Amino acid sequence: MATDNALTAEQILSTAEDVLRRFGPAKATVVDIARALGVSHGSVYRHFPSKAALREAVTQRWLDRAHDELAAIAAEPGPAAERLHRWLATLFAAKRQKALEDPELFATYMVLVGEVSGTVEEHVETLVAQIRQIVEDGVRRGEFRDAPAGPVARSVFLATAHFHDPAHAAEWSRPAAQEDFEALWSLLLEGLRGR
Amino acid sequence: MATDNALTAEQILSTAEDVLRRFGPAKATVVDIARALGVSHGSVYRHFPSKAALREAVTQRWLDRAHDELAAIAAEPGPAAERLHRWLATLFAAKRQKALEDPELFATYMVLVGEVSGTVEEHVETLVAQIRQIVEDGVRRGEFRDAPAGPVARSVFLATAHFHDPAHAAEWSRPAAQEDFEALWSLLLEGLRGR
DNA sequence: CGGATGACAGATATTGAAATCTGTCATCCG
DNA sequence: CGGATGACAGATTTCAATATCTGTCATCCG
Repeated sequence: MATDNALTAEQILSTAEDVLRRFGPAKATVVDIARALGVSHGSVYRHFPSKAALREAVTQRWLDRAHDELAAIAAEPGPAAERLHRWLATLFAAKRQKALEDPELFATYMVLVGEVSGTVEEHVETLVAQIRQIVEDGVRRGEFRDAPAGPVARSVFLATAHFHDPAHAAEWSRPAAQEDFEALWSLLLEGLRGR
Repeated sequence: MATDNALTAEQILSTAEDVLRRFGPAKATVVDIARALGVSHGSVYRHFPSKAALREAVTQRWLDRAHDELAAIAAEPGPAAERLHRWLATLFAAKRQKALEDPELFATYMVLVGEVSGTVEEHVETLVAQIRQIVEDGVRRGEFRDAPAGPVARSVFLATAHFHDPAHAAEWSRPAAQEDFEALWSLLLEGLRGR
């Protein structure tokens, strides 16, 4: 059937990711992506209304993939303190690994992320909701003091920005980064527990 | 006496600041600064070994000026919790005001600050030392639990990066920024007090 | 003699013409 | 008929020639 060779949005996204990885955000063109797919660039525009929309979709996909491991941790049973610590450490480790193992690709995504503030805000909300879930578990279990979980979750996210916001990526390779993270975690944990 | 018209480093710095404000970091040249001073650009090089050094000195001066109000708060007597809150709020307010009232000048300083990581690190150390001073007072007064003041101070600084690091300046104009700050402060205060 | 000058070489930035890219659409193909 | 194509116009980027800037230094001036 003809649909065997049908061009799908998914194929385009996957190839776009390859091309971005290879050429970088400044050089990757729609024509490059179409060439890599063996189609004309007009066909790409059948699936995405603009280059910007395509780049946004690539970013979305990337963020989605990066965050599903975290959702699993948030949904686990068990002590909230340990879970929140692991959740934050996993987030930090994932970001740091991406930033250090392939700095060019990471820079590519930093550029893309800078272009789509709306998409990023959604993802921040998703992440904060996961923290909130763990915090609420903690309160229910009596591990944490009873405080409004929404603002507390947001505060935890903001307080740890140094360890997950790409703007601070340059600091992640410092040897003391892990120590700094643990010290901050101790302070936050005390704050969550309260008196 | 001849020294009435003597060209001083201070005059150059002050004029350099004007020229940077007027032309922006990309366009301000040494020749522009010399012209504004009414001297040849060679004379500027008698006081600063390079354009980079001159820009660094301007940045240093700017950071110094921005931070002396904070040193006063750190040195005050009185309750540590209130003092630390005021110190952080003052830092946030000063940054936010600069960012909002004159975005171009702020962008200029963001560029300069990005050029001189060493200078910035020194200033971060100065600021952390001020936090540490307040934290130590708090422990001495029995307001805060007894924890290593160095790491705690650094944690407080990192945790509040969202409200003082220029990388987050775009978020400072959000109406919820003040709320976010107070929520984070509550969490940190609980963490400092401990059980 | 201490300090300012401006000509100069090499590095960096600007500019505008040419090349390429984005996004559209009339046309074609299975 | 649904989907792919590639020619096209206007926007954007590249590139090389040109202009400007940085940093040095022999010279000058009070």
